Amino acid sequence: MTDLWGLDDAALVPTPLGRDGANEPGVDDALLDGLNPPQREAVLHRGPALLIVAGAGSGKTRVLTHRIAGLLSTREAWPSQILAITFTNKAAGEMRERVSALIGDEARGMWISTFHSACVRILRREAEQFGFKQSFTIYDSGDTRALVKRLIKDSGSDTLGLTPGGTASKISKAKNDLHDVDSYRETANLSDPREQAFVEIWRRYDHELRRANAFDFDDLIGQVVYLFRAFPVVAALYRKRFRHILVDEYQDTNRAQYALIRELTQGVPAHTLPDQRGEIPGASLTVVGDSDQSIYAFRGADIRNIVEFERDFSDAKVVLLEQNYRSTQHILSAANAVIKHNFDRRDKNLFTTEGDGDMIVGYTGYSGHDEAQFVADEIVSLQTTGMPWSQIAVFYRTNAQTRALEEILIRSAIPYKVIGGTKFYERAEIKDAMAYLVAVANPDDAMSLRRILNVPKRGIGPATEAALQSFADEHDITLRDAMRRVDELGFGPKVTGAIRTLATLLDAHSQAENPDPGSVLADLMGRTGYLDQLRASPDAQDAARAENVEELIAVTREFRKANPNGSLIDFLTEVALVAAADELDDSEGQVSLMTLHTAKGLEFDAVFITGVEEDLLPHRISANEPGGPAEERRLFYVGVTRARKRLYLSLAMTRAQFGEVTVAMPSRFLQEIPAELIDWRQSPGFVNGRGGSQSRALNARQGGARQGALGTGAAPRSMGRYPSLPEGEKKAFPNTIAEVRDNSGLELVPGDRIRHKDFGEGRVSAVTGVGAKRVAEVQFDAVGKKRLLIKIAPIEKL
DNA sequence: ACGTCAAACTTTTTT
DNA sequence: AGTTTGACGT
Repeated sequence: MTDLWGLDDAALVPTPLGRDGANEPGVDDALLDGLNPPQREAVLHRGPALLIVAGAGSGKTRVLTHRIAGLLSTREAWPSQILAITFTNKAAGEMRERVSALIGDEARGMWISTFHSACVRILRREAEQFGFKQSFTIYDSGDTRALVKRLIKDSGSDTLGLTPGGTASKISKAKNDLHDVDSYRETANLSDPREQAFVEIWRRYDHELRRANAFDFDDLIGQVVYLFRAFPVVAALYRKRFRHILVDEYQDTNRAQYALIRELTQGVPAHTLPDQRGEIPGASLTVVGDSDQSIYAFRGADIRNIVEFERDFSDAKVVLLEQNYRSTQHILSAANAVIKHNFDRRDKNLFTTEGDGDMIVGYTGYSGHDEAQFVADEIVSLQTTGMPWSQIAVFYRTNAQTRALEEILIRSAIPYKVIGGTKFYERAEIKDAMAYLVAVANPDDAMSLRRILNVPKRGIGPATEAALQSFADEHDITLRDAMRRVDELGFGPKVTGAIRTLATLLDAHSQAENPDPGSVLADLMGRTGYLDQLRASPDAQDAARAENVEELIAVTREFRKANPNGSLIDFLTEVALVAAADELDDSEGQVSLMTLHTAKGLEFDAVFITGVEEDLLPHRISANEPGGPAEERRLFYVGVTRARKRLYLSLAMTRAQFGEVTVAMPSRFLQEIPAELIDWRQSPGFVNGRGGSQSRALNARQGGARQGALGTGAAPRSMGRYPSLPEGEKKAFPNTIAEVRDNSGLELVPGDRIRHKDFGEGRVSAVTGVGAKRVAEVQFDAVGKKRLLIKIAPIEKL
């Protein structure tokens, strides 16, 4: 097995070329500059299949871009013959840029995209081949859930205990395993009434999707595989075209994606070619991955895809990249130590030549808020030493953990952005507006139509909606057609008029020739009175909703600016396929907050992993899933290896969940890290002991500058409760501060004494910023220095 | 048809 | 704790 590591000299000799028989591709030396031996080998190898086992931070993106650049610069491949699959759209954009930077404009014409984007592209081209229209739209998980929910209710299956979420994810799982209803049915236990109901729901779900001219996420992959298998001529088209296929994050591919790769890399037999001659060999496949970073088993990722690569693809070459160029040795040692506890893996040791670096910092808070305060204090002190906000990230296992973090970050005047999570596009008003756009772009989609039928209020209630739907079903027409024929339904004049007005408005936009999405949306939101209604509402939240809709209009305008010919369909597709990590904008000076899953593939100078507790990381639910705990460990490993220079691990003794406070234990992963690597600012040790040591731990508090014993009476008080923000403030758009507690009139100058609700008394040492963003730096008597956003801080001048 | 109030559920991770 | 669903009254 040692030869697989590619570290001995023999491995440096390039393998003979499969393509034109030359011994070594004439890759320019400049493209190999600064690459270590295995990296070079990964760039230079030519053959049918190459697996690059790339440990975290080992420069795999560099290898991939240089490999592509090499293929292009030697004219071994035209740009159009290259298909590179990345995990996010952002990664795709970066890869394209880096290839361009290496070899210039030639990079245009390559397909570099995510699995889903590539499949949409293929499906749009070929939709008419198998009964879809080119204008199909994409159902996101929320849409899927809503549809499934309706089907369950209509069929009365809810009495059998079928839940929308469970059923939707079961369908998704089956589709990721490349099943369709019929193939699933054959393996299902149909004597179980629940299973029978499930199959029936699934069948109707697929039927509804097709009627709506829509695909769900999983269909995007699965239907392309189906398309290739059912139409060999179509498959031949793409097999001929893509000669070099490169797949990043291969350890997270699922069965459907694997099947897609297999389909694309097959050779083309002569008889399917136009002239019936000249068989075409299969494309060359390069995959990059690290089984230690496989964290998506829950959505069907199959680690066997990478483990058994050599068996699957004959003549496969394996190159191992082990040298890490990202993190300090202390961080790598911690990562190595933790991942070693997973058995059943090929042993691997990340190393660096860059030195030990700083110690890992540990902290145990009393509550989630206390932990968040530690994070905020450390972020401020990092920033004070010159680290930009954008180089700092806070990770967590569950999205629910953002709440406490956000509250404290806002108060500490730290600019931040939550990546992913409760997304902009999941807000009700945004979904409404998007439903209008879908209704215009894809008139067949009944679901978006149903959503907007009575939004804003038009007097069209459930009864009217049901009547429309049954009319549509009776005449075998779409819901939209039924609306056009509203006169035949015998509604009252008011309702009839409302429906006709809406149908006419939508039709006018549907028929326009490649309209500007921004103008369409602005017109719809204006003409329907949607915006006016929100603006006229006395509810302060509605004003914020109106602003969100205006924000969406701005987004559509931006889209048209970036894609001058971008259609409405293009816009909807782009929105449907954005990944959380695509929201990252490194030019902005903001701290990034995200889940550990979203963090995959990213890196930051300083990383905080929060909530390192049993039942949270590893998550409780994973304990009973096969391979669950091991996957949680990989997740932690992914988090640790994102850090370049500084790593912080924090936890809380108690955590609020479901409105109840639960006691938390330190995560097993903490014990797996050698103790000498962690500098505990406040150790979790006392959690086991209980009692006496607790006050010792309390006294050890106070972030960076340890100030020895505090008044034992004062300290516990200050850490316990953080009052929740006033109503309205929590609902505010992230990073905007609502007007509830308004201190903006409060004049502070250095030297003033103030009292803070939680921190006690202190003296203002500096005031910076203007207007709503004025920040006071305060030296508190008991808890040290803090930065406070004056406008909302619970403070008073003394 | 629509608004108000109590009850129930939620939180594992995502393209 | 916060959001969504159901029942009920107008």
